[in-house]
Amino acid sequence: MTDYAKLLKASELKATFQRMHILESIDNHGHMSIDAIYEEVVKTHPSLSLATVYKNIILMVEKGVLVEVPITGKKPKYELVKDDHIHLVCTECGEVEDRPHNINADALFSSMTKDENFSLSKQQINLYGVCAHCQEAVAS
Amino acid sequence: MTDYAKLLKASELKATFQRMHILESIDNHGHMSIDAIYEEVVKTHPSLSLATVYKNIILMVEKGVLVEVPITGKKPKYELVKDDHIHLVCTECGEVEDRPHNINADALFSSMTKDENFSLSKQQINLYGVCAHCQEAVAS
DNA sequence: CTCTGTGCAAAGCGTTTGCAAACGA
DNA sequence: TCGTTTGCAAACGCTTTGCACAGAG
Repeated sequence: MTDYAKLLKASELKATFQRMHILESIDNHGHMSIDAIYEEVVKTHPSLSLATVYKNIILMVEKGVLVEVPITGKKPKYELVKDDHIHLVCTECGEVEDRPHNINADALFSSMTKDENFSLSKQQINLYGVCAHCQEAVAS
Repeated sequence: MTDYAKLLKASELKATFQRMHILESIDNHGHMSIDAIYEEVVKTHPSLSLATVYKNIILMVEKGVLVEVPITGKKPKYELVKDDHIHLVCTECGEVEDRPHNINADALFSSMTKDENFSLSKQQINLYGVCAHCQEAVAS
């Protein structure tokens, strides 16, 4: 289990219950929208305000604790900063799956950086498609 | 030059002046936000309504004439449907550059499709990083 | 001529803001 | 205790909607 308090203090943020629960919620689900975070955390912390969630998400993205994952036609989701990985974003259900960087992605990465003079951010490689679950749903 | 009227009729949409100008504007710039489209088209067509731009963008995305390109922390941009390519999205200025699919990307693509059971949409491979122009600006 | 598309203005909503009270360190 | 954070409620601004008129086919 991750120590959210340390994570926050490392970024000069006070470890409030609200922030701890927001981080825990995101960590458990992988990727969450602001609405979903609020709805989950408010269950165990009924006095929580939506405005507090907004303020903290914005703050934690600025501080580099969270990363925003934009999603075509939908609201963005947020995840904890973690080791480099690729996002597979389902255009049907909006779910985001993580995949490790593989050899091909690394080759793509270095070719972009060196040949194209474009400094790629490792943690933001988002590929859009249809997940296995939604492929089944369409087939049925 | 593209025949926007044919493009529209092929999607069962009437070729109005508003739609023609919207498509022309996007085509000339490559990728544009709704605001930018409105501000450009309203110059030559002063009676244009912002609502009309919204309605048409939504419609043309549904009809497959346009593609939405989501951008971290910013409003989405729109482009004409075109041959497969990769988007390099600058996290500083928000500019989007197109790059052809190269060997590495194809390898990535097929590995995702076959090994991962994820049906990748070819036209939505968005890589986030810092463009050459913004790298210079930071260095100075 | 008919049906679709446009422009306007109002409504709707998600997001942001200001401030007094509560809280963490 | 002191500066930060929270919750509330109002304000904001982008987006959507309904409707009468204009325009494309």
